[in-house]
Amino acid sequence: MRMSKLFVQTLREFPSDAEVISHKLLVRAGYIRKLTNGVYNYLPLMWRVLKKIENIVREEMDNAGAQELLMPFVQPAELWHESGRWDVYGKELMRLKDRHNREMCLGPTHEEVITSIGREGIRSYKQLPVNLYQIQSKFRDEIRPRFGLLRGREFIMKDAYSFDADEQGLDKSYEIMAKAYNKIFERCGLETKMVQSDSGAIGGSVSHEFMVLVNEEAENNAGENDVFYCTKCGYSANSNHAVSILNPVETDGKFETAQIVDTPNVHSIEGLAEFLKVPQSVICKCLIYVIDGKYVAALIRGDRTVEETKLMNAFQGNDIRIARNDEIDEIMQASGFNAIAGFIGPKGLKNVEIIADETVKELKNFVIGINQTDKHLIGANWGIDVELPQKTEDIRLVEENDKCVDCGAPLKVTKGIEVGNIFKLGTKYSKAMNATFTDKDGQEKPFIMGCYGIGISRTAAAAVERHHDEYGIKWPLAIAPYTVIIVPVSDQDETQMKVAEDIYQKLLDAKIEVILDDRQERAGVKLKDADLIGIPYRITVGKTIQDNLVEFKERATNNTITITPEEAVKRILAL
RNA sequence: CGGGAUGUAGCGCAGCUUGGUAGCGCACCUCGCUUGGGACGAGGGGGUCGCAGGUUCAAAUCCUGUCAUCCCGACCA
Repeated sequence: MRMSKLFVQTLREFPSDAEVISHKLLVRAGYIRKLTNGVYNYLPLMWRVLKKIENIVREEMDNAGAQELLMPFVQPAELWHESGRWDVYGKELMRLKDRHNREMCLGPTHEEVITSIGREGIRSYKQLPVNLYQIQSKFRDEIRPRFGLLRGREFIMKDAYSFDADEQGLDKSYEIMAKAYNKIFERCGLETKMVQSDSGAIGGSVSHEFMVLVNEEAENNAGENDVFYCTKCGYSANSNHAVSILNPVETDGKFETAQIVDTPNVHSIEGLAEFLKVPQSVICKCLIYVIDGKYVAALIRGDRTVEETKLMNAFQGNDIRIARNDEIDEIMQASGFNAIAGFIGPKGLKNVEIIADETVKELKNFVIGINQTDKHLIGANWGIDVELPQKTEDIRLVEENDKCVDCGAPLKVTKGIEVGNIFKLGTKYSKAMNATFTDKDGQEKPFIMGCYGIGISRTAAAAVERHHDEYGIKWPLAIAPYTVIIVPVSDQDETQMKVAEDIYQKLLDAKIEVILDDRQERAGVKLKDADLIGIPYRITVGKTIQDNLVEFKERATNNTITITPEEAVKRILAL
């Protein structure tokens, strides 16, 4: 490709609306342009990168025995009613009506459609297992799209779905996908960690996420997930799913008798601990949440944080948020109290479900709110002063240095970008949508299903997050838009141009993806652009061509060597 | 949806406080000059100042409304 003809506009400055480095660089280097909030044009360079990733995904999926197909982007509401998700998916599902007023939606994922395909096409266990996948644009009307390609509303995704006759079959399909995923990301030049995760709105039981770990030092951390991991045994999990063994702390408030004390204006745990001169760990915190419109009081030890996903899952909820002050007022009224937030306790609450984190069980002589503003109960004990809630579960957020449940070593935390995700769905969709096959014994059984996603466009952005420097992108070779760029320093020097053209022709003949920067620009512009765009190899033809020498630069390391044009061509061909 | 901010040329911004005929840098076009790290000179094109009302002799500037975008929280590939 001749640079003078390539459709790309690099910018001298970073766009002002970009926050993370991948977004800044992809816009500045001319890969993407925003069309509207969370929706981007993939310009020619970007499209080449995406196709590279897609092809790696295709090869590995095909090797793993999956078959590619393509499902519609627009889906009928009926299927979503069958699965029950029309009512629970929420506002991310972009709903629309056709001219006959029939309800449709833009596909955010394709479990419903694939299940309908499976139930029509698979009649016998003899056809199983089956794994079908597609690569396609998805649309999720995200509450807050941001970070460019890392969280768009429209994005490109590979989604695969497996059908098996039994659990063992699913385990095997799942295992095969996990292996394929590791290979895919490795080939894309991305180191990933497979971590346990919550299965969220898609449903099912077991799930893992593939995280690209990003270092904490980065000025704007694009990693939206906290990953806890054990350096000793390899345990790793998303914070929404991670579990731990707590380090011992003081859980006895040492108050000899239970009594109500004045705690004027002290409505934070920190303030309360300071005021009463006790550690936060002897206070029982009570937080009011709204889960699917119902009130829930969550009790947890004062020094710990509630993990909202765990809490929501404890009630099989779809939506969770902390209660507003007016909602707390409403609860207080209904229960015959009038306390404000900060003094709430579980005792005597009406129309509120109460759940306790496991951490509160061991509390003795502790401090707790009793629904009286500016007062707390100290020296409280379960069963005497306050009833221990029936429902106790692990609803806490793990913290760094908590101990690993598998081996006891301290856990570490890091940020991660989720580029892939695999789920064991089980029979959630096949049962709901009556998708069955006939098993060996002649029985009709629902498919045991799995689903497996890879964010193609997000993977590209994650690669930029991991591979860049102050000058621009450093694409891993396997997903770079072009392999090599030839830069003649002066377009007025006939020898330079002739050699550059010659190298270009040789590489073209060898089917190498090559750019010749034939623009009438000064050297500085061409060299800056080459670095910014991030082509893995650069051959610079300058004055030293008099001695039959060119500069050969590897962008990944920024190492340069001076060699003959013939040698440069040879090195590229040897890649 | 809650909290904060911003909308002026393709990109980055000034002008607004104190109303008076819309500016700067980059990019773009022409000519010259220049060619190893985003040169220089001369000339040129491009904007209903987000949109709609209002105040005023006069609005980018003041007022009201509205839309959009960005940042912080809940979502997720």
